[in-house]
Amino acid sequence: MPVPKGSTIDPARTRAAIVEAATPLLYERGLDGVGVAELCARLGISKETLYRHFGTKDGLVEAVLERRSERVHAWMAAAVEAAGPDPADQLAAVFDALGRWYAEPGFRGCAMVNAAAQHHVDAVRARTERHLARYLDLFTGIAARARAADPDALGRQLLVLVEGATVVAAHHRVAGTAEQARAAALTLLAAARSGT
Amino acid sequence: MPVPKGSTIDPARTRAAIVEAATPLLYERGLDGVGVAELCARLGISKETLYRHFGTKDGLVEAVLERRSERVHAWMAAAVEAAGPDPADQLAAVFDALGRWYAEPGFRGCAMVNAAAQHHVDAVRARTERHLARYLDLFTGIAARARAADPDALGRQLLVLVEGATVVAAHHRVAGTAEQARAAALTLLAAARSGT
DNA sequence: AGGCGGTCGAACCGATCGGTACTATCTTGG
DNA sequence: CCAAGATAGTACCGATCGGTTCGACCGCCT
Repeated sequence: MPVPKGSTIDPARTRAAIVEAATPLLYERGLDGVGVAELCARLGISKETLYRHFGTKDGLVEAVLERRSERVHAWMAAAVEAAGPDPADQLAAVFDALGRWYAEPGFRGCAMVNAAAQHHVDAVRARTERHLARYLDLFTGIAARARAADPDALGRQLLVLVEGATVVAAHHRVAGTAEQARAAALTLLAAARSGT
Repeated sequence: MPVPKGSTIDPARTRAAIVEAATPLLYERGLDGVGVAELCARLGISKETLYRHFGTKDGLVEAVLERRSERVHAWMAAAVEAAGPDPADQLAAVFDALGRWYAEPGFRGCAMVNAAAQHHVDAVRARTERHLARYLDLFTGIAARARAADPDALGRQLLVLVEGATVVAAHHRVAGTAEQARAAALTLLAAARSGT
């Protein structure tokens, strides 16, 4: 997965390309599972380039996780938006998107949660917390638009379903996790609407 | 956390003591976050002793995870049993127990799931899968005793809730996760009973 | 009493780690 | 066309990794 050699001397573009190319490697093998030497070899760049752009391996990790968090959030927000205005449709779309993700070959769970479990660096844990908080905002918003009795509580329950489904899909490989989580989400939504 | 020096020459007891003492260290710092040298120093044993009993660091990790899995399963089964015969009470007891766990100072999420996220060794991933399967059996049993329309589906939904609550509690530190997951579980149980 | 085996403590091993230094090459802006 | 800067490639650094070996104890069993 070499970094394309377009326009040398465009620091931002080079940096972005490195982040993009390093992401799948670090995701599939683990943050500490691939060394800097191998990383650079796979990326087709020299260690000096990497260290000039990121200063530290942790710097690269930070950049990769930040980018990943943004991308995931945009992907999920897009799925919600494409589902139309109905909160139930939006929830269903979330879990359908998750189901497609779980079925991908390289799926290994939530990158942010995995990173926090692996890498005991405060910045990584803080970023994971922010990542979950953004997820929570999205679900709380859906809950509020659905006129749930307690949007915050329902939002948290939906967050638990999403992260739980991801963990179960990653570590207990039996198909159907996303569909069952989807059904659970819709049940909770209906119950919260009827004022329970 | 030194290994007590009781009765030398009792291989099984020594081995068990090492496993017991190593468990919290590996849980809190990560499987790869503490080296063999430091591990032995903290345990008050020599590397030779460790390697005679476990052959490999991975051997110790395996033993620790196996013991941990057994202990967790027994703990949760006991919580269920102590709750009496009513499935709803049993479910409530599960999430109450989880809530107490989340509030403990050293809580860092599900050790098995963390291990699988950190350590890319097949044996570890396989053990995590078995661990989740045992959890699933417990919840499917509760669902069946509750006369749920589809006990397998409800069991999986409950597993998702449990693992999701654990992940969220570990990485998004806001109190109340266990209580909200408990409410969600009871809602799902009620819905599955009424035949939805 | 004596030997055997579990144990400690420390030295030691090769491999790999993250990170640095240096040279040669290449692209780009002036 | 040339100087400046980005890059690849490679050698290298000290530290740490998992794992081995050895000598000296010391509790247990016969």
